[in-house]
Amino acid sequence: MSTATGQVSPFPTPERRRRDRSAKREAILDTALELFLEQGYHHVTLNQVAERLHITKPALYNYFAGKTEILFACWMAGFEQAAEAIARIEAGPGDGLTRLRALIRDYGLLMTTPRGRCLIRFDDRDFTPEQRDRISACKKQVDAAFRSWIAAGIEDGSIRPCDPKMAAFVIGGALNWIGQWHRDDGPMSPQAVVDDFADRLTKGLATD
Amino acid sequence: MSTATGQVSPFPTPERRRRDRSAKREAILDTALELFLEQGYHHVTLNQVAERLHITKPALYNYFAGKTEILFACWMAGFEQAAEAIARIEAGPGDGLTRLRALIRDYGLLMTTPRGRCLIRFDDRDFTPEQRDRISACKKQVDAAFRSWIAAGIEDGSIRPCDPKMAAFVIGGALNWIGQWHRDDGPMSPQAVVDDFADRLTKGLATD
DNA sequence: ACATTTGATTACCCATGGGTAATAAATCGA
DNA sequence: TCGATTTATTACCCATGGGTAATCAAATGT
Repeated sequence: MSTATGQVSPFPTPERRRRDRSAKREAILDTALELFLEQGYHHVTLNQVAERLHITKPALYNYFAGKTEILFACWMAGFEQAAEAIARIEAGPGDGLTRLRALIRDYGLLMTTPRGRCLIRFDDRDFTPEQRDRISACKKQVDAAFRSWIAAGIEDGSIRPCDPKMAAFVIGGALNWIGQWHRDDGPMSPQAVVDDFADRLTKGLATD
Repeated sequence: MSTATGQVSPFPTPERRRRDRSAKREAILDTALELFLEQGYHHVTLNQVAERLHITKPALYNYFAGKTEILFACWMAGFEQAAEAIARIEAGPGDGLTRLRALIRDYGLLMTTPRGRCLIRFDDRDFTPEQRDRISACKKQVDAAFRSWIAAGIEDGSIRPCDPKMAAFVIGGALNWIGQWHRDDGPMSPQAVVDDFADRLTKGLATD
């Protein structure tokens, strides 16, 4: 990887080449996502994406099969973040209420980032039917996490008995909405928003 | 308007003609809205809209200046419903909490109808800058109604002191989200949903 | 050195769909 | 009855933008 003088070798190893390629894919993804969120999917041309990366449109096809593939990859990148948060909380300690609050904070924070925003700002109908099916399954996973920890909280006594499904709709709706109104240049820091939301959304649920 | 025999005259008055024209405009609006919600704005062609009305595309231009005008008119029709609900509640009796609950119910019900759904399912970036400005002003009105009645409730003692802005974000988000998940052929009636939501969303706010 | 693979470019294709004449038919007012 | 207006139709135009073919250059590895 580097010579004795500390310089990076100009002859990259196969490993390095794989990383380069992957980095380029990520760069395309981030640029496209940025544009999609700025202007809306249908107003973004692949020429724009390429231009912002200082390449030309056909070069994109070395990394993605088409425009919808890019859109789908963006969405999946966002979902991975959510899935990681869920797995992390699942693996950690705490009763139902504690876990629910943690998820509200993590998911809410995600909604203030481009990766998270695309989960709800993209229109389902812009995906192919196959992509839609996979996305639908992913959404179910997230919803299931909310519901299961609410149910767990009722079970362990940390949450007052209620309908987990409806509670999850309220909480999910409030959180997803953050992706619509929150501005990075606004007066409220993401952390302040989600702390407030975690309190507010569990106030009516907690048993204490 | 009609003869002594009860038959409608085949010679419509100017008044009748104006009504006919207006009815046609409405028909275009309803059909377009239906298609926009089914397939998404960018996947709907004006030919489709025309076809469903048994006319041809250029005929639409007798009633609307273009595709975005139709989209805008749909949005405004939805907003009028919201504005009416707000005015009705404003004119009626009740303290802050009562009015807030009434708005939650009415706005939530609206979100289960096509007219209401378009308020949040349409993408702002598909409108012209001028249209966007007007829409932005309308949205502010709705948000202001939520905030003002929360503030009024705090003032009159029916609602516990809190930040009306954040409370309105939570409530608005949960309600807008209804437009995304509620299906008419689903298990929950619109009325059942909003009754549940009205309770749930004011449980943490009420002083009692 | 040299054939091979990879990655990028230029130049092009072409379906789509919003929008516009030019025109015809129905309706109106007088 | 007859010109004027309204409303609809047929036949187009054409900018847009996703996607492809042919080609070129550069790194690869044997």
